[in-house]
Amino acid sequence: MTSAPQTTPLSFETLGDAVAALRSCGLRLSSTRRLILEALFAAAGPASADDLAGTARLDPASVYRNLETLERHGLVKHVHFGHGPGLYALVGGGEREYLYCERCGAVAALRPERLDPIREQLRELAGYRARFTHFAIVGVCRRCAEEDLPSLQSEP
Amino acid sequence: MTSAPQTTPLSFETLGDAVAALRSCGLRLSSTRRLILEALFAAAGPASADDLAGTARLDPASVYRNLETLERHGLVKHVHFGHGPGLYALVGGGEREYLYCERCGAVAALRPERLDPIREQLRELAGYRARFTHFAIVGVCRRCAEEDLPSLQSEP
DNA sequence: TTTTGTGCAAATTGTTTGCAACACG
DNA sequence: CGTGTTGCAAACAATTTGCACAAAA
Repeated sequence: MTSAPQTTPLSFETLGDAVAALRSCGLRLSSTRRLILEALFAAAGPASADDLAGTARLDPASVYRNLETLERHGLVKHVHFGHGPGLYALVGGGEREYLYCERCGAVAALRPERLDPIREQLRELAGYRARFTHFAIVGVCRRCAEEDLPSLQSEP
Repeated sequence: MTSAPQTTPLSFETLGDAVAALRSCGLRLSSTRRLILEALFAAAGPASADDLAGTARLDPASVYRNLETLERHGLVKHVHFGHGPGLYALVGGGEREYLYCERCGAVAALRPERLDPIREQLRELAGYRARFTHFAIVGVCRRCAEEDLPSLQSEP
């Protein structure tokens, strides 16, 4: 077991835990870094670099650089929900895989185990071991599907 | 049945068919348009706008505009395999859903029916009706997985 | 004091838009 | 002829990079 990137325990519930994880990677805690972590904690879900830069009054370049560093060390992960910027989230308490509703924007964050049956079936079907961490699964959520099917009166 | 976009029959094997489909949408056949269709036919798989512009010696702006038009009329569809530009493919003989190997770049193009079991299971599991047409399913193909598991001697 | 991180400015990449000239039907 | 389509230049959005200076450890 080396102390290479991606080796951190990776489960924290508080800012303090995140800071500790950061330290244990040999990373410094700059004020910028702390602000980014705080903003990530405060965010309802995955947030874009620009959102973070905006709410924390920071230079986007610094934010991108930090997110890249944090991601390289496994403290943060980014996803894509569609077109538009990548969205970043803390990897506290384990990674997530996302389902994104392209109609209403609803997002479901699943622990990877929940998608293991899917992965298994996909492996049998096509021989690929899939991960849905970089691209969200895009589709239509139950509510939008129900609004849609019963009466197909109006089209956009 | 109106003659709105996305209503074309959508199945052609030759350039001629594509041109016919194009015409039946009320679109003109400019030389640029023909070159793009040819380039798409010639391409091994989905190609970026820049690739197409390059091989056909066309202005990227025109290529993007055409691809957008063609996509709006259902003759073309674009996917993302990872970071980098969107990749465009003719929708002849039916749409495809892609599996992309993040290790070696291998691409499997599946007819949507093949992923219906996955979709079904996903619907039961999370209530989402998924489509894998905009984002490819990213993972590791069988061959790369085999190279990987047996002996984990060397890491990048 | 050495190394790592910072803001700022500029470069890059992928894509879109405005516009006058042009060409398909 | 008239509308749709072109190339070119410029705008744009997301992200990356170079650099001199600031601040963790």
